[in-house]
Amino acid sequence: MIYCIFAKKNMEYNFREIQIKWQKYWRENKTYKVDIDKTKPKYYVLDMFPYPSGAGLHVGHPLGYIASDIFSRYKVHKGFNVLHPMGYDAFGLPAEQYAIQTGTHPAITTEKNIQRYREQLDNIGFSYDWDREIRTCDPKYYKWTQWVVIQLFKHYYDNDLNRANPIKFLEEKFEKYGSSEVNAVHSEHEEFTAEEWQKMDYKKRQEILMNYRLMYLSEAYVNWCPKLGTVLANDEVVDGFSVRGGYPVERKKMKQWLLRITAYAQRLLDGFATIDWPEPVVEIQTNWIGRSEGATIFFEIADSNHKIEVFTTRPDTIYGATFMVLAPEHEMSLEIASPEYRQQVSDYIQWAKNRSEVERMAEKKVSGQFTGSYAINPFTKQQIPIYIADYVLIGYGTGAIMAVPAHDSRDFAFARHFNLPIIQVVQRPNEDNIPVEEWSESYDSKEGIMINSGIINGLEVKDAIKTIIEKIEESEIGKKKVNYRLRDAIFGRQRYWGEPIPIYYKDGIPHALSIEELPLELPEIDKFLPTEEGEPPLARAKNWKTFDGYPLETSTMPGFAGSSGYYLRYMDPHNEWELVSEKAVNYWHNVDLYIGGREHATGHLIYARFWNKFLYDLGLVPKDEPFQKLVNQGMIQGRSNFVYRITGTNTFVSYNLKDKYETQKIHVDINIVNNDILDLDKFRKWQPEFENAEFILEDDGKYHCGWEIEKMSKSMHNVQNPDDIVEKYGADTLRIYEMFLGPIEQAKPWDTNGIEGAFRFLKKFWKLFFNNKNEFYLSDEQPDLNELKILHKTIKKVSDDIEKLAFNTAISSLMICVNELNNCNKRKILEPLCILMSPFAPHIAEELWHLAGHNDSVTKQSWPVYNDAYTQENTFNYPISFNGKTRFNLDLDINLNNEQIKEIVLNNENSKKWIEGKEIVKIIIVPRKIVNIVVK
RNA sequence: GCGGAUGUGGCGAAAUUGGCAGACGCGCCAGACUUAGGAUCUGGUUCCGAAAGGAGUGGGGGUUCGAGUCCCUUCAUCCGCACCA
Repeated sequence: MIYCIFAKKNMEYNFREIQIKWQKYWRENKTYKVDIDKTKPKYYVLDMFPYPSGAGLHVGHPLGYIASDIFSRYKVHKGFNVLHPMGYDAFGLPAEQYAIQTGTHPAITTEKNIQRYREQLDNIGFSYDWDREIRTCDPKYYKWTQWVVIQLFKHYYDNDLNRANPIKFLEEKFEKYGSSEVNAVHSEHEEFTAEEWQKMDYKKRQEILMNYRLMYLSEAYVNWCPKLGTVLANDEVVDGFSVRGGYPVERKKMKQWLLRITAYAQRLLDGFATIDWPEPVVEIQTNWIGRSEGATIFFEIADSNHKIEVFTTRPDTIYGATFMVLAPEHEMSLEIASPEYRQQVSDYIQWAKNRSEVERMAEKKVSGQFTGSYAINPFTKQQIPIYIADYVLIGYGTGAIMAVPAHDSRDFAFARHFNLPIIQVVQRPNEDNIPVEEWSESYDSKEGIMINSGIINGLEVKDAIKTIIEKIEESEIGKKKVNYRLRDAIFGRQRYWGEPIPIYYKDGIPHALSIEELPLELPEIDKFLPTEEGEPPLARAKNWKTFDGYPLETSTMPGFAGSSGYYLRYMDPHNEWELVSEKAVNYWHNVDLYIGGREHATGHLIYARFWNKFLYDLGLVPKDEPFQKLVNQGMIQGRSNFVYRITGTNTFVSYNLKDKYETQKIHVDINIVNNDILDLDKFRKWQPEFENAEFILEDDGKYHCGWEIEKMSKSMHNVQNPDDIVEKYGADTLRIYEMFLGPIEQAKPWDTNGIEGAFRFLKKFWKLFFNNKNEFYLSDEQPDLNELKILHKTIKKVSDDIEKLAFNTAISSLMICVNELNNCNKRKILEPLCILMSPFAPHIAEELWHLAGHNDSVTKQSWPVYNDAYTQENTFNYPISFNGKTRFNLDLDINLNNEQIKEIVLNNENSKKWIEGKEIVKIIIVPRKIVNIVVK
């Protein structure tokens, strides 16, 4: 082969040239294109696709992408057929808010941002198969989002089958048996017989079916954000403010589309057993789903036919229930109020209603109102007063509680405030019998023995719960019940830039569009605002009707709709006839490795699981869980720099001298600071107010800046753009450095100071392939044992570490390898090393691979095979310790037995010093680990 | 309040099952080569101590021949949920 040796002069590591050359080569040769290949095992590596925001990527964004890219490339080397796609979550509020302000169509903003993202991503050299790119705002894509939504509309959840089932089967059951034979998840329940069903008109039947559909319309309390003009799902609201924009959110009763995700609550919990997810995410989702076991119990109301149902997890404490509380929004609140209290009750309800979430959270003062009515405790038969209070939430359980002040802290506070009786029913273990009147807090624990509790006296709490539930069910005053905190997800948004909901109204009754009418494309409108009548923006569209003239739904879908099933679409992105073909989904199954941020734990990651389980029920996907292994990359924090202005002057004092003055700490742009040394000229030019700045420098004549770790943000002037790093050091350096920073899951600060190390490493690696005349040179000489040992040690460590996603230590072992190889230029060592480097630094690896005389891509080479024959040692360097402290080391043959080791160690010169004048108590020898001599 | 995670040099960090604490990199110090160094190379770099040696993984206690790792306790920081009956 002639092209083995290139005698080019001055073969410096020119990363810019190399980068452009190979990115072009990969693009033109479609190096990363992937198709179904049954001769190879599949592997699916997915990144959470980005929302293309106007700000572009900062160095934190690619962290997960680099990790997944390394893993994908590694899997390819290992012989897997790897699906590694990328796309854009392109519907969303920011582009629409921008449209409202500027009139620019969100589609234009989004397209522009996508271009920018693509450029930035391309710069880093990812191995995505771009032929599979998807965008959630593309009608060809959202056709299938709409299609799934229609399926949700057309299915209900059957508790007997424990899966989704077509709604027509529900109709058949109603037709034949009425409601009695149906065990399904529903919102409002209505009992009827088959005859009654048969007599109902179409509209009535549809109303009933709506209570069962998995996408359903319901009058419910929702999070309403007036500023955004839309409702929001629970995960889109934090502390009473919208996540997007940070505007206040109110509660409002509205008719809304919802997804019946609660039907899947138990399966969402059960699924954790089959997937490999980080513990914290499982924990967060488990809390969000919030399963609790207890009972619902009916309380009769004195002098009335009404009954009120409460939910409790502590039915054992029912003998201590001394009052009852209803949520203000409870349908019975006003109804049960006695005439003399009606006005006050009504006032309280009004007051509670007008209180914002924020107010409610800020002040936790006890408030409530007596209704004048009494309930009857079914066990004590005592009359207990009924209150309304806003500490009871309408959205949880039944919106009513039996209050047991002795054993619930909130009830306790309420009872003290309103002077209500407190009866202790659980005896603390080892109690010193303080009378209840003297308690300063309730006793909420489930440890103890029941007292004052009639039939369950003397039982342990656990047994008492079991016994009392049996009793409750026997006397038909209630039943065992599992409750979930998870709420159904509000699915409509009164906004423009989202998928239109494929529903039309015929005589006010919602119907789904047929598949032929999909996609229902987003119409053009004159303004991106609600109509004067307060209708959502889509109501502005001309002819927002079906072909036969029926009005279409004007709400659009929320952000999570498009991202809930996108991983399926990558498997078969151009299929016009199906969401995904059977062939594709039966080959790719589900995502093997999913990398993304933890902030999606209660949003996307739960919706996607629900979505997938639903499709699984329909038989469309073979796996019940979408993401087999999940990894959360940690956040990259910013490293801010500061200058110190002497108060009231324009003089700035260096960090180590600042304590001598009274100073103001000011953020300074990290781009005019190098290794914490401020560039004075650039600083003067940075902002007009600093033009005439004076400096007090340190002894070295430099201005040292202070620094702090903060969130990366524009206002802190600490945003690091990946493009700048790529420009200055190259993509490979960026990739290596980001991975070398620390464990992938851990949050870590970005520190540009360290990047030189990664750059130097690549330069050193490059130099291995060149002789001292700077000519590319590989020797065909046989490697010696030491060189083989270095190589194979590295193969083992790098492979093991990549499998564990421990990229930081993998790189560290590559660094050690390059350091140890020193001037070795043997092909049999450097070519395998080049392949080991390729996932991390693909550009430089590809260049060197081709310089070495190959015509094919390094990315397609098989991973070097580890041979432990090369790493075998016949001696082990034992640490010899006395009383647990290592004093010296000794090379010993690994085949020696403990007796022999003991003999050698005790006779060693060095040992004498530590043994002399002391008694040897014990000698511990752990082969291939340590020798420890205990002396006294 | 409840739940979770994390505490190791000046900095980012490493350390199979308990077995040489600080690998690797940054920074710093010294030297070499240089007109120059913000290039490159060599050596050093946990702290105290001249050395011998001693101390040391947030603090205190325990188990063990031996603890960053296991147990108890305590403190700090970060994150999630938050009137969920």
